Amino acid sequence: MQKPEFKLNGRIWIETPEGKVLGMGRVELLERIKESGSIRQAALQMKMSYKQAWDMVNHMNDHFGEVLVISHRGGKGGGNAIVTEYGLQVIVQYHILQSKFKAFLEDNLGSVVL
Amino acid sequence: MQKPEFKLNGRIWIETPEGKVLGMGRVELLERIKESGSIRQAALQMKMSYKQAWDMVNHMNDHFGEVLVISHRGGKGGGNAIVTEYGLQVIVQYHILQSKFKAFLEDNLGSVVL
DNA sequence: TTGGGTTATATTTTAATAAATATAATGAGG
DNA sequence: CCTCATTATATTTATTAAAATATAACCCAA
Repeated sequence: MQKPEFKLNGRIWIETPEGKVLGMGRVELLERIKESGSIRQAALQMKMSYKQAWDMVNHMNDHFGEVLVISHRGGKGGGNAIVTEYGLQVIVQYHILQSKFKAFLEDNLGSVVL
Repeated sequence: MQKPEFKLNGRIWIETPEGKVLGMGRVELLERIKESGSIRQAALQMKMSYKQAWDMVNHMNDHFGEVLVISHRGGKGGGNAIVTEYGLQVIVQYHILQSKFKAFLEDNLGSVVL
């Protein structure tokens, strides 16, 4: 077999003593909730079930010491969800980390000589 | 709820266009095969099934352009497995990357202020 | 006051993973 | 030539995880 092209990849996340609380997927979910104002719409866009999305939101609200999403049911449009100021900060922080990590991966790609 | 202690964590791995080929678990497996000279013993030590371990070895041998483990069946002790010179290089390379990544995580831990 | 679309939750069903079990094939050594 | 521990592989069973389905609560607006 011919030598394939190797590349370095990885994932980073934020955790508490109780486990993982934030990764790529959840950040994207937060962003889509922010855009659409709806957990359901965000879930549809990401091709996940509403339950899955809701569980994620619920888990985040439960494990950061502060809520990231506030939701309401009923009313105009059936209900809605908004990302709090804190939630917005979390998104920004993650992106900063993520871009540093991206740089790390690129910097070390060259040292993968196998 | 009180603010928990956040920490940054993550994983890195090496992949080819066909997908992931090497991560923590596989490196540890290689090391234990190297030490014990046996896929089975390595699997037992890591509390995984022989099948799982063998599949990993097989997958690595199939996807790096060069074998990392050579195994024999029958004979003294029933058979054995050895890590090739190339496999040893792969282990070393991964550890270098891993220690750099560890440093990255520590360097950026401070910027996780949530 | 009722229709509509969403949040919230429980339950059931299905699919994917992992674990367990079984069985050849192998070859040095007694 | 038979035993033994291991490699190699297939098959079955059990466990988990995901997906699908169902239903209730909710409240603005028509």
